[in-house]
Amino acid sequence: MVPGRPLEFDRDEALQKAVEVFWEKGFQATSIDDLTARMGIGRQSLYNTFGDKESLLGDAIDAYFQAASAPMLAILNAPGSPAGNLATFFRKTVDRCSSGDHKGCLMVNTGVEFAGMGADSPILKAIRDRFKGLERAIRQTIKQAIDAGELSKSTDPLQLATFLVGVFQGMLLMCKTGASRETLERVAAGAIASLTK
Amino acid sequence: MVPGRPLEFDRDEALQKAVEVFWEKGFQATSIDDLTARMGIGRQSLYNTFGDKESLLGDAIDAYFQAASAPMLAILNAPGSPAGNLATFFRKTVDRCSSGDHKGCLMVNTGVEFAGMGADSPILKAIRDRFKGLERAIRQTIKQAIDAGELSKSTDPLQLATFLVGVFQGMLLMCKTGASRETLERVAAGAIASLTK
DNA sequence: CTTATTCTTGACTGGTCAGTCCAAATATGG
DNA sequence: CCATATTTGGACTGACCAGTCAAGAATAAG
Repeated sequence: MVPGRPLEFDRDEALQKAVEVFWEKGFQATSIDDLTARMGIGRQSLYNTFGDKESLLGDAIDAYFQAASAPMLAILNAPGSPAGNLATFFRKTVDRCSSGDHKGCLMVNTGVEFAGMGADSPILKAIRDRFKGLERAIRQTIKQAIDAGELSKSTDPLQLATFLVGVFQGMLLMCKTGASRETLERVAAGAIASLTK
Repeated sequence: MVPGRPLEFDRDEALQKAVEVFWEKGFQATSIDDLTARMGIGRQSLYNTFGDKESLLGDAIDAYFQAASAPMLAILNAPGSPAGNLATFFRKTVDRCSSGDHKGCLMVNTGVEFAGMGADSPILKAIRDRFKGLERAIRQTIKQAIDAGELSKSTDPLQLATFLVGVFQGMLLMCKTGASRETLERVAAGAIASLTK
């Protein structure tokens, strides 16, 4: 083992706190002091362990995505009715948006913030790639639904998948800006209705 | 007439420039110097005429909304097929998002930015009210479509209107984060498809 | 115990930013 | 031409902020 003083904090725990702060306040509005306060570590420890602010955001998005996407992908790939799984996906989204404090989605929030900055940052690219991945997963589930006879054979999987991702992102946006559960339920109902033909 | 030195610039022209800057860069990322540079006025003139930065943003959102909403509402209220008008609304949204530089929607962008700040700011409330107004207009058009026999009598106008506003906001968000025209067309196609039953 | 390595603490730096102050400039009305 | 009212330009202020530095503390290996 390499000598040297050991870290006095748990890296993953601290990162989780960083996720919360960025998620609530956004990247620009979050200061290093905000972060160190909530993470319970010193300034230099932050820079040693996570690099600069943007690099920490990258790690935070990684951690956020892993935690947030796993259960959603599990829903899509659950046994049983693929179309039913898609409906469950949207009902679960309503639940996630309603419970809690209207933080929306870290990736959506960050995407808006970084889209303004001229160059296409790695952060923005990572966010886009991840929503592309979600689109792929949804498209796969749609194909299964077609094969199972739950959706018309004339359904265009790519078109429908892109549409559903659009509705999904719309819901996350409305959550962030303060939509009520009833509002989100109505949006989800529209998405689910598009799965019944 | 009240004496005193007259303004050396056109208030509305300057405000229009401010709209552009806020729209591209977001509120926090825009400095007063960014604004004065693009507006072509001095610092003190800005504070005299528009108040502080947040007050200027309020005026900018007013101007943006008036300019952006008028043609969209005109589409909804056009003579002819109400359902066709709703479809045109979404096709027009694709056009607006594709042409141009992926600035998204000033109100969506600002909404995300301000949602993070603890207190419900007047800015956020104004944005929500305006999307509520759009929802009302869409609901009205849906009712006309039902009366005209273009939509099933069992259609729930409020549910469908809220859903369509959700898709609309989703499109504006995706525009900001760099979606291609093809992507937006697929999302719009899904919205339009929900109008044919 | 000594040395090498890493972490922690707190002070510091250079820069940026929103908003203010004030003196000079430009208009109107009498 | 004078008094009044408003705008303009530029300097200024106080605060904040991201990132760095250096000195000391904690650990493991030899």
